[in-house]
Amino acid sequence: MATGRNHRPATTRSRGIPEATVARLPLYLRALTALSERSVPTVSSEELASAAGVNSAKLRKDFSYLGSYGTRGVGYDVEYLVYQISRELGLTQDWPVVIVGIGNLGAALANYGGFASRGFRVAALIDADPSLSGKPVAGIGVQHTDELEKVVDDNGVSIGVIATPAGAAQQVCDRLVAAGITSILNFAPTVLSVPEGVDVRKVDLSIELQILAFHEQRKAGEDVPDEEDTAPPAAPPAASVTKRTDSGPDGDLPAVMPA
Amino acid sequence: MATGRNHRPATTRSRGIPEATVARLPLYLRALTALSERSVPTVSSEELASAAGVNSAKLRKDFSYLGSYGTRGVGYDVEYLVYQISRELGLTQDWPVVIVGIGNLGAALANYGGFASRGFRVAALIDADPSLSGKPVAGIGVQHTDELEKVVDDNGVSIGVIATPAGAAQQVCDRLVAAGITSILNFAPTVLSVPEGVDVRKVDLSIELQILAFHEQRKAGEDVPDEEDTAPPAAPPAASVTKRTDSGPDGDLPAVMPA
DNA sequence: ATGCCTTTGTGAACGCGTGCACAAAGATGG
DNA sequence: CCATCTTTGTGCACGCGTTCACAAAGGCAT
Ligand SMILES: NC(=O)c1ccc[n+]([C@@H]2O[C@H](COP(=O)([O-])OP(=O)(O)OC[C@H]3O[C@@H](n4cnc5c(N)ncnc54)[C@H](O)[C@@H]3O)[C@@H](O)[C@H]2O)c1
Ligand SMILES: NC(=O)c1ccc[n+]([C@@H]2O[C@H](COP(=O)([O-])OP(=O)(O)OC[C@H]3O[C@@H](n4cnc5c(N)ncnc54)[C@H](O)[C@@H]3O)[C@@H](O)[C@H]2O)c1
Repeated sequence: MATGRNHRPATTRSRGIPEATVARLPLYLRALTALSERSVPTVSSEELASAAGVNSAKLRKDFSYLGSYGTRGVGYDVEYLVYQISRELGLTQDWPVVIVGIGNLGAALANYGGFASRGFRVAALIDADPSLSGKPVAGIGVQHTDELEKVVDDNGVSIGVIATPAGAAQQVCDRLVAAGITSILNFAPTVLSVPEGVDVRKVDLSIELQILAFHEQRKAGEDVPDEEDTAPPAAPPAASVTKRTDSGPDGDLPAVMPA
Repeated sequence: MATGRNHRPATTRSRGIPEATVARLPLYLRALTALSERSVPTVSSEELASAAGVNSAKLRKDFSYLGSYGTRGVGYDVEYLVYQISRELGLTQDWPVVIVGIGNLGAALANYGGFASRGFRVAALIDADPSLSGKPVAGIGVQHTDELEKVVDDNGVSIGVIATPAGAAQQVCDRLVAAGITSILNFAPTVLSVPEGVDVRKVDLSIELQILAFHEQRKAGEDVPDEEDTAPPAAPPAASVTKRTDSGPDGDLPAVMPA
């Protein structure tokens, strides 16, 4: 996470923008960009918050960490705010990105135009499959894994995207880090271990679906009497690992706490 | 919610699993599944936490919301815990899912095998492009948007995935909701508005990259004593709306031009 | 200028999530 | 059966993030 660099027990406010705020800045930026394209000169916190899907008080507090860029009684200057947020996010420069693992997902990412328009440039596509080498994907030739270090070094890449199978992710990660990458976006369903100083963010679609399923189940079971303790499959602690062979025809149990 | 005293409420407890905990359950489940495949009978909170990439105290507290499924001095029974978490997440049943927008990303999702193995089944692929209709993607024929309502109804689908361009997302969302969908996973970079009772989770790759860029910039600027204010572009409040005249064919525009 | 009206910026209260630290529970060995 | 050792389950304190509510700031009309 954040590199705890505050040796000042007192106030941690200097450049300390809360992580939660940082995560919302891209949201505001997107909404502001849309307004900018419609040549809207100013917006109130209320309007912008609505467009970004957040609470206006939260938005104002978020902006307060960046400085006082608004005008009371009027709102915020769209263009100016777009610049300030872009600068804060480091988007006034282009970030070369390397994508490793050009399969279904990697190819989709390579073809995605939303990156370039937001300050990211696909510097190279890397894959271990020799039959892919040289093949153009999204107008860029796929390069073999052997080239990884060279590509990172030549282009000064600091952000890497991993879209390989889970089994290869850690290995790829290690090579990326060794090559000088300090930020990784991981799509493989694995926990990556990296040295301090390297940021990792993960995107796991299965997890998202599972979270949705949890709430979905809860909605469905809302009217079900939640007092029963339907016989679970195998017994709990006793070391007699009676593995569940099946949970019977009806796998519908109203999860409830044991008495 | 009814977050009563956590003493002995016997009534308001099973429903009160913290959202943060729910988000980690899939992580534990993944790690446990791997252990299960290696026929490991039990794990300690320390081992499992390490495998899941979290703190052991956090893991224990998370599990405590589900009940007391561990054995002191020993650890947790892997098989049993897999079942308990699966049940809690609602994965003891299969969830049919419909994917709308079979472009680069949608096709990649359709081809992804990680869904089926986690309790999700792609019930249908929907796209507005007539030329795609009938075309098989991942072994499933793409169906036209007209079929959406029928597909959702026939298969009892309650989870929908949106992978259309941003401009069509809200419209698609509305149709999904009208058709009976109550959980949506949105990949389009837009804020969706839905009626109460419908859950929306979003995955925005650009936002992830932007967050990485923020930290990356901070790392790079760590040694730069310079404070800030590197000659901003336009002046602040005064509405000197220097509208962008350029901006190529593509919609989105990158950062604002500095001085 | 002056007063009114709108909207920002933020102090303060609150709630959630995290991590520590330890007593209790249970296994294990003698 | 008792002692010891391991590991869980959780009370507690702390810090972050969210939200409320309002004084202050600034535009604008008169
Ligand atoms: N496809 C999806 O929609 C989707 C969804 C969620 C998660 N994921 C995850 O994303 C990852 C990629 O998924 P996919 O569907 O694109 O898989 P894929 O099999 O289509 O592609 C994987 C690619 O990685 C390459 N590769 C394998 N080992 C490599 C290595 N050591 N170095 C470089 N390249 C290597 C392979 O040659 C292949 O081209 C997987 O971990 C998957 O679990 C994918
Ligand atoms: N490709 C990526 O890696 C990537 C990454 C991040 C975000 N996204 C987002 O995901 C979405 C899809 O991206 P993509 O690259 O697959 O785009 P794409 O253009 O390749 O595919 C979009 C598909 O949606 C279909 N479509 C359009 N309007 C529709 C409607 N009203 N109903 C049903 N289908 C409709 C189109 O026919 C097309 O097949 C976009 O919003 C994009 O911003 C994509």
